[in-house]
Amino acid sequence: MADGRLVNSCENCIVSWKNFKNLTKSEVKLLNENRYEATFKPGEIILKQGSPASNAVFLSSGMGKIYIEGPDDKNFILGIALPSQIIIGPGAHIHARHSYSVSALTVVRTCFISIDIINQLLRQNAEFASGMIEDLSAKSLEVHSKLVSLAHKKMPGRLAEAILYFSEEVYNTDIFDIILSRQELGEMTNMAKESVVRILKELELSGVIKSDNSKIQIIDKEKLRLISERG
Amino acid sequence: MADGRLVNSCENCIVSWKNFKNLTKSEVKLLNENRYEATFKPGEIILKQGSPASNAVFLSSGMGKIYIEGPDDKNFILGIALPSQIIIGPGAHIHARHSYSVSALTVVRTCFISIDIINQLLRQNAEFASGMIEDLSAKSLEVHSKLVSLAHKKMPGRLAEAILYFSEEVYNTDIFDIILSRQELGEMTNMAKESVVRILKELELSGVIKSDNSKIQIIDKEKLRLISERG
DNA sequence: AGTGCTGAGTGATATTTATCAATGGGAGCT
DNA sequence: AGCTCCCATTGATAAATATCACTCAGCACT
Repeated sequence: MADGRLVNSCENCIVSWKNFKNLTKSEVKLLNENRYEATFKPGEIILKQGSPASNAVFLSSGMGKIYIEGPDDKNFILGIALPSQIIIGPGAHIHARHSYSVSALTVVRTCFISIDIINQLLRQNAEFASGMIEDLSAKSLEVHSKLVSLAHKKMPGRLAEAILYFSEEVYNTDIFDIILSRQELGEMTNMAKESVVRILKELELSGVIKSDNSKIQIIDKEKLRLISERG
Repeated sequence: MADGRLVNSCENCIVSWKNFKNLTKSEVKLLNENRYEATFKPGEIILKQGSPASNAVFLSSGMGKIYIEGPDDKNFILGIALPSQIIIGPGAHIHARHSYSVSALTVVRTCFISIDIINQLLRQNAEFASGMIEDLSAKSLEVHSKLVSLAHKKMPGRLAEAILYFSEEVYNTDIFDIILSRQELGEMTNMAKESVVRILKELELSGVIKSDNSKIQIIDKEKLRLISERG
């Protein structure tokens, strides 16, 4: 890494956003020449809600939390930022402001790529634009499902859903050390931290999971899924 | 209207989606040759959640309600469908299924345009694709704000927000006959119909609105906005 | 005019969930 | 070791909100 970069190049990056596959060699080159790396320590803010959305962010390693800052320090955690994803709020295409904040949960290594470059590629490459539309749509679908979840499910359903999310989308295993505190788990499922604790215990008592401090093990996935779906 | 169409042509349509402005004359011609009109009566379903998303829908007159069907007939109303908007769920670009239902609230006249045509235009016209990205982003922002609203606001805040939505986005006046029943107003703000009634009365007692059956008049818009924002 | 239906409105009660107050444990620091 | 701070946990209580049961008014239909 003679130039001090942690990732050699976009071309052979194994955690690149899948839509970059739609770019030509020269377009990837453009990308590579205009990216900037930064490393964040746990707790540091990678991207601040409301600030000008001048860059899209890509994680090359680590995990972040994506959250909306509400009034009175009431945050709402939308999900976990992981490598291979593009991190850019919907506001970027509207009023050029970030619609949420992202902070580092672990050590996070990132690439920043200017929105101008992204927009240029969108204009000149229809497949790439199409991929962006797909990405936006997929995110939109997720938010829709969160909306339904909040509106229709009670606390056990929402918490079960969050546990499945971590198991299936973040850790890809049935036993894991959850990186979020109970407080944060509450901010993700819209419940008080005390309620998180109580319902975690209920789930444990009914034999669906085992939970000891930060460790969570799914014992009966079918039942957990049922609780998540029935609300 | 010799050909039985209610709208003469896309070229001089005064309620067309603004992104169609980015199309060339021949592209608009293509659109016009491939559109199909249909008229719906109140209560009829224009578009059914889960069914194949083969068309985008445009209202040329009337109003519809856009809603997500949850389990046990628990619907969640996302908003009101109006002319000049494209109606197409985010699912269309992902799994080609409608992610919500739309039903007619009044007599509704519509144009259906095949997704294939839309996709063809997206591929060949980057400005049009860009407009689609903007539209998706704007919708996404709205859903985000709904999420925050559900997560952080209590009932008065949510109801105030809905009243402002009708005043500002739907009717463009401070006094209007609301087309939704109390039940539906509840499905939009995630509260029981009885709670809608009670909080409407509270708002009336505190001099913020007047409400008599379907008629709603905003008396103190600043206070209403405060209630909406403070939650 | 009578009948039946649907939605608005009201009061009593039950359920869900948050808040408050307090305790204890573990990790880092001196 | 002792101290401090943060987090998890627990129990008691309060607040928010839903549900239930009922009445009433308007409207369509006979």
